[in-house]
Amino acid sequence: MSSRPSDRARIVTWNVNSVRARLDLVDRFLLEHRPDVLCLQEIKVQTDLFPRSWFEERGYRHQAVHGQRNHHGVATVSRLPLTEVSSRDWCEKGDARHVAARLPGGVMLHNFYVPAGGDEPDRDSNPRFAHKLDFLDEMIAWSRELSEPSIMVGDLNVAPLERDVWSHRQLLKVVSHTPPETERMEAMRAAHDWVDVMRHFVSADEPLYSWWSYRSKDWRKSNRGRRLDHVWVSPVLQGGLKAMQVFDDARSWERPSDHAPVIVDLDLPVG
DNA sequence: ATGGTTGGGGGCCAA
Repeated sequence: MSSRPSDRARIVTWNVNSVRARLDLVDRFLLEHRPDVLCLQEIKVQTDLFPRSWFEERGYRHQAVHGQRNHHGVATVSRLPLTEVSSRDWCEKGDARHVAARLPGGVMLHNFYVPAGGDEPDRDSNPRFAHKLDFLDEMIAWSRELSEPSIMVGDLNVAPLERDVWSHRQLLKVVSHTPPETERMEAMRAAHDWVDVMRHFVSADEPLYSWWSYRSKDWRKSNRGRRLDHVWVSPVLQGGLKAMQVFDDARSWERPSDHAPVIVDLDLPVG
């Protein structure tokens, strides 16, 4: 473990698929990688049952939690101060799918969990898919209005590029890689000129995944992955990007999440 | 074409 300058931050996004079921894995991850900020999705716990003191004991005493019973839920826990914590009700569904907080230096950090969209990629017959497309449309409009330096992370449940899935052709009609979804991702990216941080470090020619289904016997051998998790930054932050890693070892830990943590090191503006 | 697995919450649904 090496020390980093004070303006260098390590930010991680990880869909943990239930934070309470995954505390041992989170513990191991925090010890091995020492993120400054950990953005979790699918915490699957209501806000007042989030394990706040557990994270405080490990140094993550700044917390922005937006949870609900059963499903969804996001939480950002940090060793750096978080101010102006807020969340927005996307699509007026009352779902806990977003939480925002301001980092030292003034950058806003947005943590998202976009609807998965169900199985059938048809908005007329599948209300879950319609909800997903509407949610992405709201994010496009939001990105267009965004003026301040921002970091957006989370499980966006879309693999936008051809090499973000194990087979572009075979997944064109599979929810997460259909044209209505991937076109919206590109429209969203263009609306703020977002920098796709993972692809800043790994060429679009190279396969790059962050999720592997539970339903494959040997996920690493078959490697039928998808890049559903993302880190995007405002153009002004691009020069500060230092490193990125999909920590897929965590996918092989005991009782894993089906998503791997995405680790990004970057220099934040000095406040 | 199908089934494969997981977590939450209570006896299936969402992913």
